[in-house]
Amino acid sequence: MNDKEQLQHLRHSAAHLLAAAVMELYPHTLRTIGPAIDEGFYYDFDFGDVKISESDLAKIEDKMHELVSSWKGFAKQDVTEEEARKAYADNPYKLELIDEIVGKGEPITFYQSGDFSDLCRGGHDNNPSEDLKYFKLMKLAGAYWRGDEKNKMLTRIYGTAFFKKEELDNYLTMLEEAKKRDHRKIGRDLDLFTFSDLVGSGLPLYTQRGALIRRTLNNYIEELQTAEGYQQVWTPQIAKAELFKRSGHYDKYHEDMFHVKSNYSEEEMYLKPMNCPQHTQIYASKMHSYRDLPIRMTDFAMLYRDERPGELNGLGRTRAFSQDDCHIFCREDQVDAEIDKALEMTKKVMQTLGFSYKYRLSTRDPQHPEKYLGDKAIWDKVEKWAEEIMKRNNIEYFDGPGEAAFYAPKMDLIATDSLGREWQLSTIQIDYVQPERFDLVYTDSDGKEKHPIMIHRAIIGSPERMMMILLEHYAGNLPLWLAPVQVALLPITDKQAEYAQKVKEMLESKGIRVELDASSERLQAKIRTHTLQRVPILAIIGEKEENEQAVAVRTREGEDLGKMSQESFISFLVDKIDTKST
RNA sequence: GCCGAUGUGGCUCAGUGGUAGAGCAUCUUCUUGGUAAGAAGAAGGUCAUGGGUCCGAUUCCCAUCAUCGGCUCCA
Repeated sequence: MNDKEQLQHLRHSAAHLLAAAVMELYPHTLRTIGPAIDEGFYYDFDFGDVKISESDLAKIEDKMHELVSSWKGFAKQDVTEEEARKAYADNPYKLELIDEIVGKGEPITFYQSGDFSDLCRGGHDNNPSEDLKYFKLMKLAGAYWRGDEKNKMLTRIYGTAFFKKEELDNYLTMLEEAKKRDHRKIGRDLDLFTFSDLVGSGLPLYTQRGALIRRTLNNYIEELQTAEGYQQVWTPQIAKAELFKRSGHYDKYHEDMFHVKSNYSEEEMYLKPMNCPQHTQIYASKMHSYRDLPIRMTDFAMLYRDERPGELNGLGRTRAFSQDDCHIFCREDQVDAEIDKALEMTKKVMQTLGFSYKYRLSTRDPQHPEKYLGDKAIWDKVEKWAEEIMKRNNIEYFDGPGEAAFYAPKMDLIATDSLGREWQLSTIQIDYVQPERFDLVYTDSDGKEKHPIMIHRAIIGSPERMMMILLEHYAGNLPLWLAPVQVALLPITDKQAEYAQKVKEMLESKGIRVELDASSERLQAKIRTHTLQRVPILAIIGEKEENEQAVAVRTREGEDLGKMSQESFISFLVDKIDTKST
């Protein structure tokens, strides 16, 4: 058994302990399931009429510590279906689980430790009274029985457990660190974006600085795409329902689309939730020869999705956002080369942004074939094709059954940030469905009309969401090329005001984003202010610097880079910005 | 949408059934100081919004809006 399994067993045992404590304190509770998860464990309870609040967690935790001293191990009990049903006669949740186990023809087992026994398939720590000391109940949450929103909402208690005190402390410290890095806090502190009750939920307002970061990310992607022969297009924010009916999005998502009503016509309009259908209409606007392909369209337009209120979260999930969305219309024989190029571009961007990553091959859900449009044989072919492409490019990937889009399988890039959290960023999709539904064609060399293939491709996904991820990844310390203010000029007294102004203009003429702090604060205070504002480079200007036509350079990390002449300061900055180094 | 919590000056947070306070930020004045907070003063709030109970509500109750933690969803 490896370390990971051992930890899972410990946490699963902790879930049993939690249930035992809850049953002691609230005997009428109906207990359901309690698995180990990546970060710890949880147990779902139906507390009936009893109201539990976060303040009760301490009490439950104390009870767990009390009970565990008598837990010397877990005893497995094989029981008959009848015995199991009798034990849980008043618990419909457990009875449902028993039905399922019986249905699958698996043996029914209970595991007992101390006085507490629970229906369980096993996987426990052998000596809880010794091993299970370092746990903590984290939070209370609602969760649907069996994860289905049609079912009753249960009360879930989350906790975590480790073998060593040090590991628990490290985990809690990491959570603290993540909280400090919360992009919503950084966004406020650094004046990047805000929300207004009057504007509405999930509708971020970007300030000058936030808008600049957003634009800088887009410009970077645009630069790479232009070099690869992409053409930038622009399409309206609204379109008729017919467009989305034709694409299939209407059937699937119209409840999540904003309805727009004309005062003068009966047309049913929607704000666009994605760009693909509009791009098909640009393609369809004229005849295409096989020689014209590939046609690569890119569009940074705003998209609107009517997310359910409880799902909104800072910049992570909004109702107004954009995507670095591209659609490549090409022939079958061009798909491999186009995807190779897209993968290459993606790799470059991820390196620049400092993410490690792996890929997920997102395929159909074998249980629900009805969720997907198009010919099954084509799906089989494309899923296999996507897999071959990844293998050919030596890309590490894992399978994601059920993660495909309704019209195509996806090659999704999953990035890992500096706190070890994973984010789905890039995606590449080989789509046969949309070109057929929109009847897009080109004339091939044999004179016959054929459907092109539509490759959907995004690199950073959404610049707004990327801003969130980068802010947390770098704890607000964005690399120089992305920082909204790149250099703060700090004159020591106002005797240097004139010279500082001259330096400012010089830097600005090179396109560098500079802020001059001409306040009457002392140098220490100025350094503190701009360091907290995460300005990457601080340039101190005193009498000595002025005399030498130089600046004294210090980073926000506190590193002293010494005195630089104006010329060497500029080339130092320009070099760092051009290479996008961190 | 569902379960739970929260909403007090720009920010972080105290506090109260008898119409509110601190620190930081802001402004003014003094200070001209060499690598993470110089000093003093001033200004700033219909205590989220709308109802209700009460002689009286920021405080208690209800609704709405918004935010947070989850669940569900994610083209």
